[in-house]
Amino acid sequence: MVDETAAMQERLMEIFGRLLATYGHRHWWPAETPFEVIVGAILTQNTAWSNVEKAIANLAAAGALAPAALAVLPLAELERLIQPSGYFRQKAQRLHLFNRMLMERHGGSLRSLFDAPLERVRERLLEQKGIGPETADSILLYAGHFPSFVVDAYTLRIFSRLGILAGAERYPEVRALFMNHLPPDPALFNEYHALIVEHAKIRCRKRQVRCGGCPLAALCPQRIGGI
DNA sequence: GTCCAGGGCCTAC
DNA sequence: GTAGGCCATGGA
Repeated sequence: MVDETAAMQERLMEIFGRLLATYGHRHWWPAETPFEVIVGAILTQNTAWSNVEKAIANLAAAGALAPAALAVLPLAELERLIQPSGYFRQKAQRLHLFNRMLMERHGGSLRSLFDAPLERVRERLLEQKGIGPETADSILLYAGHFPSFVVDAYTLRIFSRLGILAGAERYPEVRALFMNHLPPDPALFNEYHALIVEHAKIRCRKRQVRCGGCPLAALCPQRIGGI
């Protein structure tokens, strides 16, 4: 059991090393402030980041990228500003609900929201409508700098192909795999998730899979897409 | 025209 | 508890 754990730790760090050597530091999350990270995390749900950038730019131009300013923005106006990011009615509602919680329970202070142990803050976030596990972990890691590993569809896809996951695991199991085998280092978790996304975008998309020259090819038992 | 992207909620079996 | 539908835009 101990050896098994040590072996997995080594595998995960080996993969991380290869990804980092190939793609370099990703400098995530692309945002000016922690509040902007949260806004982006909600807006990017099932949405290409290029679309989110347009919505964020609109919000910035309207001076609405701060809790107090967002609080006085009419819902219809918020919908209009974030329209390019898609699902704009749902997302406007989610942003409003989150911001209301932040204003009413924490006086608009993220420092106050984050002033608790990791799992307690995570529960607070998951109580919010529209914030599921991936969004919560993104907020915890990239806005709160908590060592909370972010899992996404790419993570499951890539680590299944590497034979580390079976492919049927649920979010909590995948998160636990990384958190139980890596040191609780926010900088490491930050870079690891960002590298997984970068790798997926370039080589391991849903259909278009390019295994030739893949930095993980030597670790991959089944090369899909015929090299 | 079709597929998909840095998900999550709700409803029906 | 889980599969399926829904939400919406823009680039490939």
